[in-house]
Amino acid sequence: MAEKVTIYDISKKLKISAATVSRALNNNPKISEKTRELVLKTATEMNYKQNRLAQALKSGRTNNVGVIVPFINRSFFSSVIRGIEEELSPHGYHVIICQTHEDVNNEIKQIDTLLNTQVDGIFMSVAKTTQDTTHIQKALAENTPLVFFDRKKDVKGLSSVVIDDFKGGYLATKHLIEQGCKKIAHFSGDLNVEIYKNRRQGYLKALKDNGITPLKRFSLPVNSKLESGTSAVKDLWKFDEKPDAIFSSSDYAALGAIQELRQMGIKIPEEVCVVGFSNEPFTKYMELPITSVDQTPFEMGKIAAQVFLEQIEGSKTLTIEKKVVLTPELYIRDSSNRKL
Amino acid sequence: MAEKVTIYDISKKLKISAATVSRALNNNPKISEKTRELVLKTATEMNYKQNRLAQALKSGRTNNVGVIVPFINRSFFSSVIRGIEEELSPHGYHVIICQTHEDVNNEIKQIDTLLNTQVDGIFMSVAKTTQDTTHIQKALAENTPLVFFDRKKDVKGLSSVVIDDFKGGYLATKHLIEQGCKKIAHFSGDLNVEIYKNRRQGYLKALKDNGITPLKRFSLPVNSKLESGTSAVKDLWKFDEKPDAIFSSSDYAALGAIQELRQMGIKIPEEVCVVGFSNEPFTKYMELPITSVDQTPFEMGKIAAQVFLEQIEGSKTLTIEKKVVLTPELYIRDSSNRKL
DNA sequence: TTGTAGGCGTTATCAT
DNA sequence: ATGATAACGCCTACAA
Repeated sequence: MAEKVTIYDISKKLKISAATVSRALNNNPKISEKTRELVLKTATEMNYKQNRLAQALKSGRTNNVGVIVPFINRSFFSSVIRGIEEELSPHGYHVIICQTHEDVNNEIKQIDTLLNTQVDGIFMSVAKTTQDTTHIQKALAENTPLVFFDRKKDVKGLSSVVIDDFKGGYLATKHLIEQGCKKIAHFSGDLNVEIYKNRRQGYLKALKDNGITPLKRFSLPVNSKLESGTSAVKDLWKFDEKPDAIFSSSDYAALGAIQELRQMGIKIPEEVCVVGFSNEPFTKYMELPITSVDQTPFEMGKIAAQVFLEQIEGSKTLTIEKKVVLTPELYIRDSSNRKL
Repeated sequence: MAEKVTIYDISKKLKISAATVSRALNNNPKISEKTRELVLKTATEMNYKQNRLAQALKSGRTNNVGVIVPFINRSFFSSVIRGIEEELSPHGYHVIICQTHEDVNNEIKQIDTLLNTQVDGIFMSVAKTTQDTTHIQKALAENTPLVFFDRKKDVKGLSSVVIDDFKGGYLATKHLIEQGCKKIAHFSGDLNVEIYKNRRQGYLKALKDNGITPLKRFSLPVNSKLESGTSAVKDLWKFDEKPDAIFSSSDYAALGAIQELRQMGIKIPEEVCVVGFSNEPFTKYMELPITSVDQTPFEMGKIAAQVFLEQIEGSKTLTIEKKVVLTPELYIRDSSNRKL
């Protein structure tokens, strides 16, 4: 095992003090050009590597950030993380990932251990079950920047980067109306979760703006599973008055719906148009590609990272609370494209 | 901002030495039960949190591990990472992620910064372009356990967890033969990459074992893009003698092939059976679900983590070089299931 | 059982 | 411009 070489080793070899070596290494102006170059040269010669731990202990900055998500292997989250990583890594930050499994208790633990490990910042998408925010306020109390993305909570002093879910819902619904659909059903997620509530609001507004009275029966909750989409369709089609379109807050439920509709011999998009949400990778690969609302996760991650950087580099005294809202993008595909 | 409370604060309050506090906190046996409890109690009262940085500086262990992958938002990699995280987080480790973008130069940098930041271990899937392994040996030189997963290099002293790609190729091909296919084409990836080479070997062996002479023309390289699958099909179908099956080393190329075959009016699986590799999420969602070889990424991550833990906890002197080979699983779906 | 003291590697302050 | 020293917070011989 190669022995670690410290600034003391360099200082001994050069017969100068460790302080001088440190200065040379840190581009401190108070040092002669000659010694600086000498130090730098011998440092590389001796294969010196700065001990970031010691540095961190001294400075209180680790150059690590934490990202807390429900599950890291969801397409959306892993793309956000990628965005964060690619924006931050040039600045020398490392990204630590944590999963909550949609459980607040884990969320609490993760925040605790991240703060404990002295991360310079935290990015998070809250768990669906999260209501209370005292654990989140801890970050604030310790002066650690925390940036929400996608699923946020309103906590004074904390920034967030989200998409305009209302607009997403609006766009999707408006598109369906433009395809000639008049009886548009909506699969909403858990309405206690802000994003799902907003998507639904957008849906309702689009209907209203176009003089369509929403049928209560046409709005029903699903989870992000195929089966919940198929059963929702079964429920809807029990009645005489059938929908001529479905706007689903979940791509998975949308796919389940499509499978069930086909099963029933219903033509898509001729008889029923379907639009999903999230632009999951599979939507574009289907034989009948599914129209979906893209949440620009990669962008979202990059921007969240930028917000963090501003916060870090900006004057510490002034607490910045930045709320970024990205515009979602509708990808129109065959499941709803009647090519009028 | 809440002031950090240290063991000194506790020691002052309790009028005992910091050393005693430290011992109490660390379950050191050399301490009376009374003082231990007292310390523990006041510690929580004062909301004491161990400074892991100081601890790390002292002990040389950070409780961080690094994971290096080409891209973290690939379904396969993010699932492996999830496995690693879930296995390691109960042991108090944090997972730092790094991306190489399939570029060796990034790989070199990442290993450097990870070692520099004193991670306790490194997990990695090498970039496709990686040939030389000197940067990897650095980890060995610094005595930092490094575990390869999926894409490995043969470096003495380093462990790896991979799937049996040969077997994967064999299974897929054998299955096609069992479906009655005799003229089986193969889409291979870059044959300089071990895993693709092995899959192809498995394919060839299965043919041989069943008395089928492989046609050289039937084996052609693709990348992991849809288009490369469609163009490969175009190339194959230029000749009079058409394949009756395709085993693709990439699910994406398999999908491209399927799209092209359908375009040409060829029935799947009746006329041509198709099998992919990786079990990408979309394969099971298709209207014509695609048969594919699953690489058990989640398992792979968990086991890689276990190998690391053994290494860390095992006696330091004995270098363990563990090679784990997981068995891939064939998911038979409609694209190749003739339901004989 | 408890306390003292030194050190992990770095940087910042104060002298020189 | 450079050197000595203390400090970041913790742990661990060694001493008591």
